[in-house]
Amino acid sequence: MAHLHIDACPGCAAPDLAFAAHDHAHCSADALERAEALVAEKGLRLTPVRRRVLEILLEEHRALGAYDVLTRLAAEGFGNQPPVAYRALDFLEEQGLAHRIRRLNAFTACMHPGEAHAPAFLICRGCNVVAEAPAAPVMAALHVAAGQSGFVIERSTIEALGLCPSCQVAA
Amino acid sequence: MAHLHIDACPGCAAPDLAFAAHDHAHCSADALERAEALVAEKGLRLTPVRRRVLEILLEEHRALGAYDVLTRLAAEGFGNQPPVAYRALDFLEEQGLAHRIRRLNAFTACMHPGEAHAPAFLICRGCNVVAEAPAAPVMAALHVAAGQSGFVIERSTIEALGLCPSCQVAA
DNA sequence: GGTATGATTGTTATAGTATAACATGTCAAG
DNA sequence: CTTGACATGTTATACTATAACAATCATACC
Repeated sequence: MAHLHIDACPGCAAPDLAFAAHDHAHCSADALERAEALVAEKGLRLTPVRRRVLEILLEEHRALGAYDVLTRLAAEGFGNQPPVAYRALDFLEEQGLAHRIRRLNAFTACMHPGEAHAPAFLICRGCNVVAEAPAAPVMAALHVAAGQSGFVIERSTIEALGLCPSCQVAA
Repeated sequence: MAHLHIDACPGCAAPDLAFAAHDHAHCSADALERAEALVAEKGLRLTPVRRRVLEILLEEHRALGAYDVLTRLAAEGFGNQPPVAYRALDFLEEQGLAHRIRRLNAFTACMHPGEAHAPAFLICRGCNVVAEAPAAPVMAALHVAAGQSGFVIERSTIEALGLCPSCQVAA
């Protein structure tokens, strides 16, 4: 079994739990492990910078700007110029290990590396947490809407801004 | 009847026709007319800059960057600093007369001003045309997905990148 | 081992997008 | 005709992103 931990981790099994307390160490360790396997499988390299960027993104269920990541990298002895961060982030995104959140001009770690998915993102404006929501039905509806015009979708962006349960209470 | 032209105009009735040949003069004149009515109704002002920006956006079913708009404005004697463009664009967006296309960091005129809608956008990477697609089913699915986490959506971004019918043929 | 090759990272420079803050101007109500 | 609110003009700066080239590292092959 390749991903033996997955089913046991609430945070991994139910992405919406990004909003709730969960065993995040498990959550991120598992994602990292899967990322390594995936990259190896494809004959690519999870180099120190790339790995470190992924770790940084995995620290929290939030989105970080490229320059936030860069600052961290620079402090740790990696290059301190924008391309260093952007290249690592681009690599992670291409490999499905991170996602770009366009509404925030920022990046977040993928919590389901390897599973084919084009997720929808729920962005809480209260606590800034970003969660991946199951998007299959949304994508299906979008494909139908596009199909009516004969439009063929190649990539899509689905992001929702609002309030997570905790922040609704606080408000 | 407030919007007597609407039903008669293929381009207005079926937004997906942005991809096809249609009576665009009608299309844009109508949107402008409706915009004026809407703004007046709310006791707001469609000032020269704002009106001109809307006209510029209405020229084509494409998205323009703020700086593209600014260049046009400057050439016509309006201010030539970024805030001039951004303020007008922000106003139009707030009033539902224009939409921001986040994937492109650009803005496009709304083809259905006044109708409550949170549209999905179809962005053709061949001809750069941007069309509004009926998004009610997509939004519904998204609300369901969010609701499962107890997340309340306030605003959403739904954008699809791909190829329109004509560009599929060309490719 | 040595070396050719391609991938990765470092670095310089610059392009593109967006907003804060304040000054000036305009318009309508009183 | 003045006041107050809104709108525009302007200066300055912050934030996001990429092009282009140099240096380095890893791997496979001889």
